[in-house]
Amino acid sequence: MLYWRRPAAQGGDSPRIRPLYLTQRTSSRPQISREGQYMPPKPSSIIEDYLMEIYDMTRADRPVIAARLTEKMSVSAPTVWNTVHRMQRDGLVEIDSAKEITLSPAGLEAAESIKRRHLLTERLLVDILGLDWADAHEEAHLIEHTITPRVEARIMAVLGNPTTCPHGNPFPGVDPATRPTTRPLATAQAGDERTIDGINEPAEEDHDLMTFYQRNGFVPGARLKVLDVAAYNSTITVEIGGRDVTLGMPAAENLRIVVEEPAIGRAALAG
Amino acid sequence: MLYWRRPAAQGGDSPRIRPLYLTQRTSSRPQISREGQYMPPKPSSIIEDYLMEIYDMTRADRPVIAARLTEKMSVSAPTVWNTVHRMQRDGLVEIDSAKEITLSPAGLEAAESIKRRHLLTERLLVDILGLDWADAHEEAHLIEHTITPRVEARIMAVLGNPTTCPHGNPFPGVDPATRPTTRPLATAQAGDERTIDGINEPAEEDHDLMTFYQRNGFVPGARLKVLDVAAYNSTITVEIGGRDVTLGMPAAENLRIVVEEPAIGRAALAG
DNA sequence: CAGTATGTTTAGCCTATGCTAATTCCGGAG
DNA sequence: CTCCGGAATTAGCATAGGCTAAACATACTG
Repeated sequence: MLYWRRPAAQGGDSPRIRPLYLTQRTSSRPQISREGQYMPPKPSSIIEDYLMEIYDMTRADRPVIAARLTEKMSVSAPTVWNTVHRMQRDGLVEIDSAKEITLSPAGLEAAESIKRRHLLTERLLVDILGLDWADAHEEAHLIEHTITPRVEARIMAVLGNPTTCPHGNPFPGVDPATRPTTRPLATAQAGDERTIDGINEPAEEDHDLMTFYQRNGFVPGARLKVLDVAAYNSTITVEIGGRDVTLGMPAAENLRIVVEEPAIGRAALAG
Repeated sequence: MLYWRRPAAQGGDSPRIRPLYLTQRTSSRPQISREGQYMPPKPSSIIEDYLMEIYDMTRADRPVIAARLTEKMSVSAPTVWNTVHRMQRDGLVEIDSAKEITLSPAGLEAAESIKRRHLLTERLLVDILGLDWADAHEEAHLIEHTITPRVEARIMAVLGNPTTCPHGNPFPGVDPATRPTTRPLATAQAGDERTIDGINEPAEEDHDLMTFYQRNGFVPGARLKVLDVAAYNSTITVEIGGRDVTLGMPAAENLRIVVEEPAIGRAALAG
């Protein structure tokens, strides 16, 4: 059964090539169970990567279009187009008339699953195996796809149900009320004394930047004092761990500082 | 550049289909470095699976032919043929005139690498994450392919350089002199009191059998006493953990018992 | 020696995931 | 309205890894 048919193609000009992604599905076609429940086959690693990227871009309120994905996934535009349409065919995403890509309910569920496994794997690598904080993201990116629910449950148990990754980013489904209110360090004022909440997701992919953060102690929970905001120079200088460090704007944009403790945290402290 | 050419194909009968595995290589072709060193691209998960299976069959002195691999890999014979020939093209295996498949030096190195990562991942899952002993093999089989040298080194360090997997099978390169002499439980005599060395590799894939071993305490280091060898019934009854358990022949064949402590162990005890 | 069982190989397909080159679509600027 | 640039799309290929059906090859067995 074809999922889609070329417009006309009337006449005898025999198209020799099938239209790429729009071919028949066999074994990996989504199945409908007896109860009418949608039962997606486990997405491939590639599809999981796309799902997580779409999830992140959505959460960061950035428009999700194929061109943006092309930049992130380091593949060509036709490859992204092809893959995204396979995902649409499989019910993981919807593509509206403005070419905006959104996760379907099934896609969101799969995205949250892979995101959770990613964050959990990072914690395993850092907390238990003692891997470099700056390396954890890329190593987790390899391992995450192979974590089954069985293993996920074990890691979760051994780590004591963590709620954030080592870089301060919360697991999907964590109640926002339990999280502090934050803003980028870039928006701080001279004289501010703040606690670091975490590193923004896109920055985790920049290994050099992560190493810079790590070497200077910019990790979740650390305290810093803003010494000087030099807007004209696009830098901000802070005191951290007894030393003065100057950050450029990208580094300061991607570092979140706490402006207010979480509501639940306050309640707990008060009670 | 073609790696191989069909015999003749003279005449104008235009072959429409390329000869499967024997096509051009592009990005993943093995590279020769400036020093003339052979630099194999990292094998895919699939190829790593084949390598490990060939490695195991070789170590167990079983003949390595395509038909045996077909049974183990749960794919069709043409698929195995195709894959093995890609491996030959890439310098990982050699195929002699009797169709016997042997690992090349590069193949052996890759096989030992994936074997090591497999055993190490099993230990991580069991010792650190507390995963079921019987489940470790199949979970490790998923994860092992994504372990980089960086992570491998961390696991090795955290576990204190283990020499066997949780099922008693030694890492590649472990000095045989440090290992006890063993034989299958199936060959034991009534009255023997022995220590369990481990479970043979092929049995690790049989989840039900592994659960049987686990539930009855047949794990490395456990002591057992042979009560009765009923050859006519193909069973052997032992006392283990204060209970009597009867094993069928396959279960008894795949359980190794210690007949002599390792030379190095004895030396250490004597000194 | 004939026949069966086992193993290999070919032919012809398929999907997922990549690519380049070229074309088309569309929104805004002049 | 027209042109330009970004984005989407088509056309045409490529490789890895799968499949079935069928043809061969070879070795054992009655």
